[in-house]
Amino acid sequence: MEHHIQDDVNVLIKRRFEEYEELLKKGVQPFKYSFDVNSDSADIIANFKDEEEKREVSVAGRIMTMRRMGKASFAHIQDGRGKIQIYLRQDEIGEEYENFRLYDIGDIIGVEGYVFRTKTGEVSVHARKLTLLTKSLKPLPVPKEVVDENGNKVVFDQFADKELRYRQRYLDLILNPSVRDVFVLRSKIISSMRRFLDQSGILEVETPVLQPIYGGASARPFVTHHNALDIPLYLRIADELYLKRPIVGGFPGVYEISKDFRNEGMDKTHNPEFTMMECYVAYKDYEWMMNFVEEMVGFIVKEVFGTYEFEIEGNMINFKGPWQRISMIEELNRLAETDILKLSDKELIDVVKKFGVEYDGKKSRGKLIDEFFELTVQNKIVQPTFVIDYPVEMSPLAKKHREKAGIVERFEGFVIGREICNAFSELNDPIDQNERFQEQAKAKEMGDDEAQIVDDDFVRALEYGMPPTAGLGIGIDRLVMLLTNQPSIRDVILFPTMKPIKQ
RNA sequence: GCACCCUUAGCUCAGCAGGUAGAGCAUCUGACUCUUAAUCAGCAGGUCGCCGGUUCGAAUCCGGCAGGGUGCACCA
Repeated sequence: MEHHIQDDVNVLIKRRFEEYEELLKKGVQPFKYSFDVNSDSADIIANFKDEEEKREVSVAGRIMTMRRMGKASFAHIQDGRGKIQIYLRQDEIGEEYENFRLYDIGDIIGVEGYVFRTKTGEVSVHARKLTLLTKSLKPLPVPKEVVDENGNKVVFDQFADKELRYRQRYLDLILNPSVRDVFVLRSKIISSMRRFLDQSGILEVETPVLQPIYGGASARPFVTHHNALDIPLYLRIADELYLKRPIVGGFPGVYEISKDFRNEGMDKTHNPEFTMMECYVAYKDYEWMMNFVEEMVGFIVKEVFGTYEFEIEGNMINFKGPWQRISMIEELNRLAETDILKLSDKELIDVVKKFGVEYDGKKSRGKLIDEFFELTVQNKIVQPTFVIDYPVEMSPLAKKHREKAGIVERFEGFVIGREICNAFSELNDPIDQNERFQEQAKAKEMGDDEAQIVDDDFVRALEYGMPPTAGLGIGIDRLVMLLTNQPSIRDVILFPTMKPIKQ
């Protein structure tokens, strides 16, 4: 659909277009090509000293407020690190002051001048030269800020409409500075994780997003079609089956940070595309991996936040290892006062019902134990904790415990009741793996559309022999949510999936 | 997928015993060379999400649709 901004009926937009045309008429190019900056808002404010000589600076940013008083004006511009006030006088910048009458909130300008402190105490830039860099043709929904008598910042007309914030994230980033902070932290968390993995000698690899056979998790996939080959291709739901192949091929350790796609419901903790880190290390088991996760999370937290201990949701959380380790099955047996693995289905149902699990007549044993665990143990976890000893019913992909019957070598890490990782001693017995695939195939025939597809090449790879391997998955979005205190996954994804608006 | 709630000026919101739309800010005109929600004076701005129904009359009541939010279900 063709859209011409000058056809917009809104008076504010019309007005801006008129300003744009008038500037053109006066020979002002409203969209410049570059501008040299030698400072920014945070730098100017941090390094200002009253007694020192006037410091000449060149800064650029978006006009956020304007206070015009005839022949002098104040404005705030916002750059990548904050805001700085600009002071303009007609007698000093002459003709450019006339042009400034055609500038608006939202325009991006370059300012050259010297730093000073105003009568009211604000460090500002006294402009000697003003340059329009980009004319903004749409009005910005700018909030008003004021500091009340108690020193608290009060925001009026905040840009708070969640739909608009997600659909037009660029506005959210301009208008809500805390949003920018979250995405800076997200980037730091990921780069810190990558640094840790690289330093550990684990190789970053890339595996296909488009896959003829999807696998590695129980989930429904997105399907697409390749025209030249005339075949369906699936967007990956997990990296697991591909990442284990290079381990078979001889790499001692591989990892990938990538988007996975699952064609399922959306809510506070689920977006159809999300970022996952998966890591596989040869000759290691889940015990080793627990230590590795402790170190990695500690490393990230220390690097990004400068401390191991900080507050999340009102709790002081200490990420310095070693983390507490608890046995799921021991905790549940203690609560149930019996060995739940030895109970019949009916006995198990009766026990978990006493702890508040609702039974609708069709939950599997694994699901019942999982809910029992969530209600009684998981929700009470505050400090970083590893839960180990999962029943085999709940973990079809993990290797059976070397000693304990009915248990697999698996752990999950929790903080404040929230899962932050999932890891196994990986199943590397091709016969066992093939049997589990065949069971999934049967479930698929029975109508379970989340059952996994048989991947013969993966089984073949295991038949050549995969060394003992520890595997780990960390949902990056959820880790970022936890560490940045964000309530919804949409607050840590720049462009969360949204339904398009029908015309 | 199910339930509940929301959608009024550019922004934030009021108006709902049904009587023909209102505030603050932003915009526009004018004044103002240290302001900071700048101030002062004046002007203007709306198919009340969309479609239909009830009614003499609907922003307001009813139904449907669209988009969004929250909770539940599904799912790591």
